[in-house]
Amino acid sequence: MVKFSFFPFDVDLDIEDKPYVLLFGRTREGNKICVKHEFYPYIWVVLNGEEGEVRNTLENIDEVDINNIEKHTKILAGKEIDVLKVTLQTPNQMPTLRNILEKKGIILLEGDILYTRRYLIDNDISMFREYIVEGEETTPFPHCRCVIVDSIKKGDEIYSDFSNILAFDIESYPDMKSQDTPILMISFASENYKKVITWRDVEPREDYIEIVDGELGLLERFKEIIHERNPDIITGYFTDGYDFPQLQKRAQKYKIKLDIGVDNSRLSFGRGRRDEVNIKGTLHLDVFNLTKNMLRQSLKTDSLKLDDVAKELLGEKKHEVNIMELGSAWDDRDRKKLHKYCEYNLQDSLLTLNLCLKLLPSVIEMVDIVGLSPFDVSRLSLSQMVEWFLIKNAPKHNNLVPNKPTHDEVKERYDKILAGAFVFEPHPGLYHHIVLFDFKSIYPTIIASHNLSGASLRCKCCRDKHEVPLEGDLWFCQKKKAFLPEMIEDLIERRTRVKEIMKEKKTPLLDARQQGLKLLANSFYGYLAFNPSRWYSFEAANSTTAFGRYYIRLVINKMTEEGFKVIYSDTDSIFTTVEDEKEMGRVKKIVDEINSNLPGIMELEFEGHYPSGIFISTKEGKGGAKKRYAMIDDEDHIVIKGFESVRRNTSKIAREVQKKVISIILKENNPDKAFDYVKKIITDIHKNKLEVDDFIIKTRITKELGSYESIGPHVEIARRMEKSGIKVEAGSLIEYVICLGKGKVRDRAKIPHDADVSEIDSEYYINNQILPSLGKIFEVLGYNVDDLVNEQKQSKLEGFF
DNA sequence: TGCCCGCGGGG
DNA sequence: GTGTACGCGGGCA
Repeated sequence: MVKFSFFPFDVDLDIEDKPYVLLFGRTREGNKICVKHEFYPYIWVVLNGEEGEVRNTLENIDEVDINNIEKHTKILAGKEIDVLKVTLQTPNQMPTLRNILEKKGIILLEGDILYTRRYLIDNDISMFREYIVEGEETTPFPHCRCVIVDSIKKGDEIYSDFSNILAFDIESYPDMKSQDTPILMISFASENYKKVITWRDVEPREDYIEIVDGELGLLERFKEIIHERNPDIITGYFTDGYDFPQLQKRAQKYKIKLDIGVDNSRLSFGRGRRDEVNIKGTLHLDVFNLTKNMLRQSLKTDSLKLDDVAKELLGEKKHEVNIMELGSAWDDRDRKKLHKYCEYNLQDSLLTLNLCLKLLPSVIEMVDIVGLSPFDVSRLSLSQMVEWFLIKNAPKHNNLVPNKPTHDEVKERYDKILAGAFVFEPHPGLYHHIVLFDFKSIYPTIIASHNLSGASLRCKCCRDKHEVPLEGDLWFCQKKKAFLPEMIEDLIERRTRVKEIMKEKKTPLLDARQQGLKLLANSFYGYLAFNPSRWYSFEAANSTTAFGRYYIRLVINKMTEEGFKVIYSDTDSIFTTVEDEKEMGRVKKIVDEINSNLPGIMELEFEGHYPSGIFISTKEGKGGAKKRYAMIDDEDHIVIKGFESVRRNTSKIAREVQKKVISIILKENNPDKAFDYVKKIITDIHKNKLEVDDFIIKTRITKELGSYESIGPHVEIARRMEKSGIKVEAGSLIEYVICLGKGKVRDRAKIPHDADVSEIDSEYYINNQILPSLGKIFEVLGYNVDDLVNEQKQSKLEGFF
């Protein structure tokens, strides 16, 4: 018998004579360990008819080994029901059991909750917390000990030694035409460790640089380093989608295995379209996922490129090198240039490591709140986090988890149109001295205080108590809190308690906790209205926005009464202008007054002051208006929201013009100049003053050329390339320009190399690439967009004469 | 109009 | 491994 304390960071399963859940973690002494815990999966069977009959049916199923059948009374959708808990001998018989029972028309519940997730919830295991284990040592894995659990108890500590995190980043031979080019270098960064391995000589050859023998040597050394360091956490940026898949491809080429699991198992890739890479016994966190899922709405930047995210969160940048030129430096064996790329490569790992360290407290807290492994939590969307938070808490409230809606049910839900938030936009335009307020957590507080949920809808006890500011026969129970609103209330209360503690002592972990609690609470409305939700309720979601519109109107009216000009308002935010900065004090006072009159925990928060900003009309779309504005803050940063994010399949010229226009308007405060700039660009385009390069559009081929049902310009070009003997694989990035001529866009697409500037279809680029993002901006500023177009006709003539 | 398809993040 | 992304916009059919 051994006794020790450890911090689990990942979970897996292993079916031997018995089914085991594996908890991978680090002991207090600093060794990696695998803790094996026996666990049996189960499912709930709804008792519609005679109990004995159902038991009889179950007992006569030969295909699976049922361990136990137990009767329970539970709550589903606010009502008590009788169910049988059916426990199986092994998780891999579950699909069989489900199939058999579904065919017999028996209703099952919680049959799709994964085995390891079920274990974590039922045993109340929070990864990254301390557990004290007593058990028996058993056959170890090649790279860590194994202990079979006798007893497991929660300790007081939290995982806090971050020296075992290893970040890495690869650089491949850059080539647009192929996704399958050699990996040239790999960098690693950990506390007190940095390394770059590559297979060409560099100068100066610093200590951290190691030259290996060819790409195969690089891959072998990569594996070696992983096993040597045996990290708790491997991290990188977009490693799910790029680095690991790329490593895998290259390894296949050399017919070697990427066997970096603690049991020397290979990487496992998520099936289907979803990219996720799992390493047995090591937690793989992709910082890109973390940013996308947990941080996106709190970031100023719309772009999630490593460079942009690092700038905002760390105040650090990537090294400025042109990555496309790595290819020629490599071919030329330019040792000094290659050294620059080594430094660049290392910097990416360092940035990623620092981002990971910065975000880890949020992961640690989210894992505790939601009850899943960090691997899952980091890859889950917010609505899934809400769902798992509810699933984790359902048993504590004797609630059963509702089944996912069927495909048809989801489809039906799409037909119901939710009334959106209140949007106030009297005058789009350019404004100065903008003050922004946010209604903090307006939806969660509404859902909690008005008890909005499917289970509390139209109860028998509160008929005729119509609180909802909506037409129709709609009410929610006012006597008994339903499960979902109770959970939101719980989150809000927990956050208040954390903030109380933080007044005494502020730590990164506590701050991450209150942020996580807020994030989750704020995602409940989206969850209620999300069609595939288990706890979906059209009525509850619709009532939430109804109350929201009611409260935000209250504030707008108050501001207007006080003589301020509300220029824009959407959902939970209010933009007003002030004469000058001296008026700020008065604004804040009024906000305080509003706050003192708001019910309960509702709160209006001061978000910031912006010297100038431009607001665009948003009336087009049917599903409700969206935020579209660009503002400049006191530190001269441009904040852009809701403009089409600039994508790869936009030409360089369209990208440049949009950026430049926003900058001239906000930084130089000179719309005239911006307008003239665009006019000049349009003239230049007509006069063929630009280069073909400026017009290139890039689109990726993602499958076999023959399997396209719809032939877009990129497919057309790719087919032409094939005909002329150039092989085009899935993954190729096709470059093309749209030229003058007859027919569809695709008929007029040309390979940039074969096109002359004079052939470029100016109209296409102006109307489809440049104007869509700019037209609205100028419209709003009172410029006549037709002038841009008229000007072009003139200059076209000038071009002729 | 509906549907197919690529984008994002990486090099 | 009890499963398998997501919401949007452009262009074709």
